[in-house]
Amino acid sequence: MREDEEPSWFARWEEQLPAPDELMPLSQSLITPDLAVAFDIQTHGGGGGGGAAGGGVGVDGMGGGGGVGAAEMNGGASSAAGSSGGGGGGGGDEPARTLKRPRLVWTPQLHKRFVDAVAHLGIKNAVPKTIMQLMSVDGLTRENVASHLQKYRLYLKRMQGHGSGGGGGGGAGGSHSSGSGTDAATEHLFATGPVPFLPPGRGPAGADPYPPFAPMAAHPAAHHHHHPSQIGHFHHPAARPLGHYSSGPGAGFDHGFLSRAVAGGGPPVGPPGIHRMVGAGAGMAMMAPSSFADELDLGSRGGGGGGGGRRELTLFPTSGDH
DNA sequence: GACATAATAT
DNA sequence: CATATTATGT
Repeated sequence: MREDEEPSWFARWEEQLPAPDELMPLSQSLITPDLAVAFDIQTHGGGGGGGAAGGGVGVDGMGGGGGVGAAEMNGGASSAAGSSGGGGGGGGDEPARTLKRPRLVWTPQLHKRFVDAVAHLGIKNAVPKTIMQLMSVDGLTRENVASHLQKYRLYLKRMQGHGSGGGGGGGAGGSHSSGSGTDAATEHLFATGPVPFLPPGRGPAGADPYPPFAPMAAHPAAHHHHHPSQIGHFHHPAARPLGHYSSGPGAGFDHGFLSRAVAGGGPPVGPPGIHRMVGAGAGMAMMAPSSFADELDLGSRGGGGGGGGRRELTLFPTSGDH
C-alpha cells in the first residue's frame, strides 16, 4: 500500500538542508507593526520586487511551484495594518497603536530552536523562562514558549508511552513509530526534531544524565495520511509565513530584529543572554554558538484530517527588548 | 462541522 | 510553572 516510501525528509532536514535559496540572516518574515504603520506598508505578497529577498523559499522539492499567494487573513483583529489602508493618505484615523500580537506561528525553525534549547537545557531546567531566554528569539514570550512547551511535552509523553522513543541515542535510526504510529500532528512538527532525551522508560535508577547536547536523531515516523507526494510540505492551501516586506521610504533601515540570536563573535547588543542558569543544571555550559546555526524552513503541518493547518504571521516587533 | 494550533485562564 | 480551557482558523 505504500506505493512510495517516504524518504525521511526530516532525516536529512537536519543539516543536509542545502538551503538553496537565500538564507535570511535569521529574521524570518518579520514586520514590525509599528513599522508597517509608520510606513503605511501593507503586507502584500505580490510585489515583488524586490526587496525582499524573494519570498520564494523553496525547500527541496518544490521548486517553484509554490507560488504562495501570501494569504493574509487577519484573524480577528490581529493586524493593525489593515485598516489604514488605503487611504493613502489620509487618514490615519485608527491609531494603530493598539498592536495586538497576531498569533505566533511556530515554524520549524522556531521549533528547532525550541527543541534544541530544551535539549540543551535538559528537562530539569527546561522551563519556559529558561527556554525562552536560551532561544534568544526576540519577540518570543514566555507564554508562547509555555504553550508550545506543553504541546511538546505531550508529544513526548505520547511517544514514550508507546515505547518508541525515538531516538534517543544517536543511533536510533530505525525506530519507526510504525504500526500504531504515533498519530498526532505533533509528530509532524515535533518529530522533526531531535529528541532531547529519552524519558525514564526504563532505568529509573535515578539516571538522569541527560546528555548535555542533543543527540541528533531523526524520527522516522512519517505517515501522512495525505498523499506523500512531495515531502509533504504544504498539503493544504496555506502559505507559509515567510515573506519579506520591502521597506518603503526608509530604505535605509535594516531589520535589527533577530539580531542577537547567537553570534559567534560578540553580540553588539547586550545580549540578554543567558543570564543565569539554574544551579541544578550544573556542569552544563552553554551550547556552542553554532548549535543553533542550523535552521531551515519547512512548510506547514497538516492538519490532520480535516483541518489543521493554519497560517498566520510570524514574528513580532523586536521593539525594545524583553 | 471537525480538527488543530496557539492564546489565555486557572 | 503546569495544566486546563477557551479562542481562532483552516
